[in-house]
Amino acid sequence: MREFATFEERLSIWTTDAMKSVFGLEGTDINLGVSPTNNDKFGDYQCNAAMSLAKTVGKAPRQIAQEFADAAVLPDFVEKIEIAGPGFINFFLSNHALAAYLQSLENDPHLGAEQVGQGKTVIVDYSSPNVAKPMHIGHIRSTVIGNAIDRLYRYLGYNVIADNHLGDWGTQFGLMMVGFRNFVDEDALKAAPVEELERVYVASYNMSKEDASWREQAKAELVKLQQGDAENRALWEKFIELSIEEFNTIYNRLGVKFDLYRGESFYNDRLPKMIQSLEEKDLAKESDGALIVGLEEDGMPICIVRKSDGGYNYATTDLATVEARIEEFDPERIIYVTDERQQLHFKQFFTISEKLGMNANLVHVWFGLMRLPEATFSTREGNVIKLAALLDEAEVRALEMVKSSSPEMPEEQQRDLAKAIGIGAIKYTDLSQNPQSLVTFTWEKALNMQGNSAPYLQYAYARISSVYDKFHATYPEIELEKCSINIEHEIERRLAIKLSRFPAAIRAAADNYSPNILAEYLYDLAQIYSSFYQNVPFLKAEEGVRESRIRICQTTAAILKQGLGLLGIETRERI
RNA sequence: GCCCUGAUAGCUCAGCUGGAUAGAGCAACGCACUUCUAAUGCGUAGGUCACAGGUUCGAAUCCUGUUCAGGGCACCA
Repeated sequence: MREFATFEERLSIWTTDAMKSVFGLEGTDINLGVSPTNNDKFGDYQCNAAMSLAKTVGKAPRQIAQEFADAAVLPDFVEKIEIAGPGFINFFLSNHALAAYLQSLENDPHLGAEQVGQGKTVIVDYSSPNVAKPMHIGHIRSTVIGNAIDRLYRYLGYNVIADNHLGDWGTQFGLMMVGFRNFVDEDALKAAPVEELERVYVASYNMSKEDASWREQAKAELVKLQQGDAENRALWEKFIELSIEEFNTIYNRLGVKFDLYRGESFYNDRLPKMIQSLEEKDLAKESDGALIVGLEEDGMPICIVRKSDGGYNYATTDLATVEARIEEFDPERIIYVTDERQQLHFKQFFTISEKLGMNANLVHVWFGLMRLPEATFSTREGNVIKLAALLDEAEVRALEMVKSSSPEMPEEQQRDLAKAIGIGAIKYTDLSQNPQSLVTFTWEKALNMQGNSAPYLQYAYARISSVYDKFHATYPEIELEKCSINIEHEIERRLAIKLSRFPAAIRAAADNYSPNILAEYLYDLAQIYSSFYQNVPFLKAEEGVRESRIRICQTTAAILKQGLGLLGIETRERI
């Protein structure tokens, strides 16, 4: 077993083996492992197998539990076991083993998280905004959730390729071309490029609704672009360049980095070949002039892969993208992070890619749409909130808070801190709820800085840093590494148990693509720590106890910092 | 019409592959700063887990039906 295996892992292996040997079980699919208890009066971990085994073994659950307890030789890290209720077997870890585990974590750069991703490549496809449209608050979920998944997988040792699959191709570019040539305001374009591009697009779109010749023109320009006309090509490249530049300022503020910016257009050359493969495998057929893939037997509606005008759809692009990614990167998994509206699309193209025999493990991580309290927001309604405006507002509010609580801090530091807090607050709001739940946007919630929020966690971290520095200033001669950790106080123990569960939280968050599991873990941890902080002395504790507690503080700080970092939230030593 | 989601405290939300008394935050009320950072802590109050059945030793969790809400379903992505 690896050096830093968690108690849950070790105990589960042990109970599984012990159950099998005591009751002579072979290949059963009943879970014989343990899970964390939800109440510490029931110990630290519980095994529920006795109830599940009643029928198989042919004995009463209590009796099974008792026989197990009598026969088993406990592992050294278990202090005692108890049988309770209908047949729960409760395990109490020894304080000594807990302390030893905490000490061992300090030597592990991954704080106990197993490097399960070694040698595996994962592509995470997220954010993916459309060119020539400003990012609004609806884009924050894909960006922030996708980025957390990206960071989590990297932490677990995966070779992660973060790919921003920009919407840089499609029929809208015909309208963009004509609109741009007729309506663009060069000054406005300099001041706010993407906003101006959007204005141009909307104006052109409106013209097209009334004017048939306008539509014809747009279509002609689109065809020219697709055929590689130099002038249109240059203009199109300009749209992309301006857009990426502006997206990057947002990504920089959010601390989001991509390895690739490959838009849909990157795969254009592969589309005819993809259609050919579909036809060769007899998957596609003509229908009303379009080429479709029938998915009736899979319980899904048909999927159009080539329009009757000869153009391709995004299903085709996505298939070609998978093919290209497999060829170039041979990924173990490709994770797509998009909103819930695309569920059917992904199911369809995942199914088709399987039928094509593409060897890829494709995962669609979807999240609930963001809406406003009064209605779903949309460009047409004119009720969009720009992402940049949200970030600005968060930093302004955070700065007010910093100025009032730390007036003596140099202004530059106040600003830096306000950024970390404001951006952290916004990210945490999104990351702390289940991605799949519907999200109603309110300023109040997005910028929440009290209670269950990023600033609460950042505050807890800063308090620890402060304590730690004071300790060193007061006792410069003491070498903490040489002092042992001893767990005595009840709340110390609660904290230690929580700290030991960090690897499980990381794994659960990554396996379920749910950063909120990690967020909740960190919040619980910070709550326990805050209670610890308020209720027991450490700098003022007697020698020995003092050093032990400072070391526990150190580990707590390391986990808070690392955990928040995995959510893309920064910490500061002073708040 | 068909398909996919969801419904948990006044409000916003957790609740992992079924486990013991369903948890937080906000709002409300009370207490604690000459003290290691009060962006905090401690406490009180707040629930028919939408509704009705079913499976199970055990259901907020799984299954079926109903109601309500959101989304999707042929040339947008």
